[in-house]
Amino acid sequence: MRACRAGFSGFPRQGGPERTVDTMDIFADFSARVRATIERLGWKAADGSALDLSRVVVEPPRDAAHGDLAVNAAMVLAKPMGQNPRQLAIQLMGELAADPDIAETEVAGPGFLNLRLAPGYWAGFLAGVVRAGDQFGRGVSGKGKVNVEYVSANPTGPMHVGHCRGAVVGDALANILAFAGHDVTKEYYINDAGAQVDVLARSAHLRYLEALGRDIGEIPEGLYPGDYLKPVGAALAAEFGTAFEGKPEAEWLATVRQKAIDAMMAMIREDLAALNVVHDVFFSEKSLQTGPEGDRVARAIDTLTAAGLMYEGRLEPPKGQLPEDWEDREQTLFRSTQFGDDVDRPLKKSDGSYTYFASDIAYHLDKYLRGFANQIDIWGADHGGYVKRMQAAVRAISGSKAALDVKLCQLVKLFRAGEPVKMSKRSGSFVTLRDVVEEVGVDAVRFMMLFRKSDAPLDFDFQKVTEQSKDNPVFYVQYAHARVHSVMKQAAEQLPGLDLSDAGLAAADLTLLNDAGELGLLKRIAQWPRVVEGAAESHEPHRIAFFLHDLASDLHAHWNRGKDLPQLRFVNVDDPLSSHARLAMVKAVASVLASGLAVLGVGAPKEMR
RNA sequence: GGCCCCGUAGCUCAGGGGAUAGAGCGACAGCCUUCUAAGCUGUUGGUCGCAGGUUCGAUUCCUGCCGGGGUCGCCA
Repeated sequence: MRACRAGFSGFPRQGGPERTVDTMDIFADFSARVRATIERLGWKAADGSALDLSRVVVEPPRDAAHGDLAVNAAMVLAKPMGQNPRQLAIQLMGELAADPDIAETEVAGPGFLNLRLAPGYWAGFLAGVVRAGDQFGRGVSGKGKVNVEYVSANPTGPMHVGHCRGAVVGDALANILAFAGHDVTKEYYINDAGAQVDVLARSAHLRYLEALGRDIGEIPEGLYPGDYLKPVGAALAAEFGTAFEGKPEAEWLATVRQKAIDAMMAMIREDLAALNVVHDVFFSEKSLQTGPEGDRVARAIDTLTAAGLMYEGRLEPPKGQLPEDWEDREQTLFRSTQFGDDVDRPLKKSDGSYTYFASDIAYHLDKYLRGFANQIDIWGADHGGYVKRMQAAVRAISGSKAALDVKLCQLVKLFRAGEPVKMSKRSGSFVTLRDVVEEVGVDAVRFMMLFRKSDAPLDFDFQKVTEQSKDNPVFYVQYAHARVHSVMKQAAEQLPGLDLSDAGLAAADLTLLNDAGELGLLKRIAQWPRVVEGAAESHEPHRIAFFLHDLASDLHAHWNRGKDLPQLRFVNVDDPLSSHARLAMVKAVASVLASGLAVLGVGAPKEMR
């Protein structure tokens, strides 16, 4: 928390002094006031020791009838203080009632202290939001480095829809963390070292022969059949002529493999760009062994050995179906059970090469050495069994100084007008990421992928997400943003005398906002900073999407109240002062919608077409 | 069998130690001389899978069970 927060005494009142842009989190503001009040009251535990205030929270009450803020302090502290919660609440209420920003206080239920804020406070808050613009809700910077690794699809073909969710979730989460004040690096781990890229190379070599005019017949089982390798074959033929024809694999594999990987990564980057996903770092798995720094996998294993975490031993055969080629042998094992894994893990295959896990340990060690004690990986749910060992590894290689959080993304099921879309990998008729983006647009794809908890399965209906109706949350939220711009345009025409600049709006008499719908909108807006912080801390980007939907809903609802009650309309020629205040309010709504959508990587259109 | 995720309204899903558990869809009843009806309002609808435990308070946390999905050395 910044030092200047000390002495913070609320938002500027109308005509009051300018205040530096803070997080403008009213809940944090009053939380600080409550804590200060508790200290002033000299509350102590029953045994005279200091109280633990960590569970004291100020939050929006579930029911608007309970006011603007709910304080649980009396209930949480009653036991350690050995006092009656309602009496404590009354004592606290007496102190807080003197705060000019608090209009009403009430003790309710088992010991809640409910607060209603003064109109002047809300007015100052809204003025601050309008002035802050897209900075409102942004967390205080300096929260430290965090690395988000996502997508990391194998460079063996174009991205398909299965990769889509992880890509969007990772990208949005990284944006949220950055907005919340972290120093974020977006990273992609290129799996360019295993057997699969050799298969890719052989597949490309076949296409190379095809480009030379040879009859290659059917693509054999086990190779990649997709047409996307034809241009790679043609490029190889153009560059190398017949040099690789009829030669043993050893003479061409490495070259063809690198060319093919480069081509695949170029394609994947284009796919990602179409999804509005841009990584800061593309990290090559292969470079861990062949890079200028030597064999970093070996060094990672050395690190574990030095920590006494490697030993020679035997593993129990896996339960369930025994692999056919299971051999019981003594091998070098990583003591991952010491960090919560289920069994110890081998880092070398029987042929002496490293396991995928070994490389991954080296990679995560590399991230740690680059200063990332805070690491997040986004994986498909089918990799769930890998989580514990990777977390164990991160703790092991960092001496428990680094932590890894893994977000698992469940499957996306595709539908078209309610009918499942069938996909067959065998026939190559899988739906690519590019197909989806081109059909429904990047905004719809991204928003829908985020409009669900990532660990819950997601149904994605091509038809529904392009529908222009309230059933389509993408449209619904974007429309709310566009609606505000339409209102502002109307206002400029009908009330040309009003200053609609941010400064002008912030200077309006905002205490005129006193309708329940208007106050409801202000309260919703006020939650934006804590929603951002919550989404960032819990690593749950869907919270942003749901919040935006709620905010849009509030706006649409209030807009419609103007039908029955024309005096509530935003633009009211007979009442320019109220109009001015309301325009400030809708401008703040639009501003929050715009920054929320920006964080999700979704466009905020000024008009719907 | 071990581990992980999920189980909340008829359906799709939010919420997550606190007050009377929410939204959308569906169904039913309304609202367009209007700042965009591309929308809104109201009604209907729940034993928060089951059973214990922790707590002043559990739908939320813990344990067990039931049901659904995923996964289980040398694929990545």
